[in-house]
Amino acid sequence: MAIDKTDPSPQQPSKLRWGELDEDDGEDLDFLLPPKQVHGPDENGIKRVIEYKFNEDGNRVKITTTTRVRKLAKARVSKRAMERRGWAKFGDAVHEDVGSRLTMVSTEEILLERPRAPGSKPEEPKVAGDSLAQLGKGGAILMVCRTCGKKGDHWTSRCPYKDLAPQTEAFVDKPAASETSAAAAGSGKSTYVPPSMRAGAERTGGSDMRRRNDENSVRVTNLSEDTREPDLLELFRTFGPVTRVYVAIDQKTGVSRGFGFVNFVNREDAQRAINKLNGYGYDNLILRVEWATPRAN
DNA sequence: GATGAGCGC
Repeated sequence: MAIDKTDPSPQQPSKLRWGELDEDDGEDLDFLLPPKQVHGPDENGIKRVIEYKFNEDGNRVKITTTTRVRKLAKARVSKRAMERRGWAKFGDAVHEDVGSRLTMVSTEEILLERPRAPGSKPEEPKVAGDSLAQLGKGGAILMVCRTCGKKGDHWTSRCPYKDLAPQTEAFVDKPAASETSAAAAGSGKSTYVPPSMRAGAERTGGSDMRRRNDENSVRVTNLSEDTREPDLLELFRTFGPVTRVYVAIDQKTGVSRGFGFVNFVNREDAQRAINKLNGYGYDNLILRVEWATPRAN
């Protein structure tokens, strides 16, 4: 820091009565002084500030403050970060001094996309056309049912179709037919009755109550190589609950063989999917969607 | 153009 006495500029004393300076000691007369000048920092980090003040004798003095900035930063900040400092500023920061602030709070308006308006009901997949139109628009939906794949409607444990999912042996603890009503009446330790044992439940007759979901199977051909099962699910879910998707993969090469299958809970949904998606352009190809002939076995 | 996997008593 250096303090130079400079002569007051010739014009100023005419307006300024120097005698008053003593009386008004401490009064803010700084507006009479030339504005503060800031030079740099230059490429060596040297910053020079020139300001003018009145000293106690009422004389104008020039104060030059020379500081070296970024010396510490230079040692710590990576080369890449230093490069970034040279980038042109944009947005609200356009008018900021270079190097005056490293970060700033943005007041710019940023629009966020929401999957749907807050508080509104999730889209019903009833109208296939509308749902299809929304395909690919994306949007994060956190609640996804692992049984039927439906998003934003219910959790896996509440799935209305969970009975169709393969059950673990441990939970298919079925009482003998005569005990069923007693258990249901609550006289036993448990009042729980497996769905397959409830009144009105479809009897499959066999000892294995787990249903094979090969019903309502739809064959999809002319798929592009990079269409995977999740893609098919996305495409077909809009018509109704899907029990299974499968894409045939070449075991040797691991690439898709260009066809797959989608099984629906409801036959009508499968039919609607066929009507709507057969001939539907997907990934530059025209899909073929038909009823599948039952698997040989 | 094309019709899916697999445990092995």
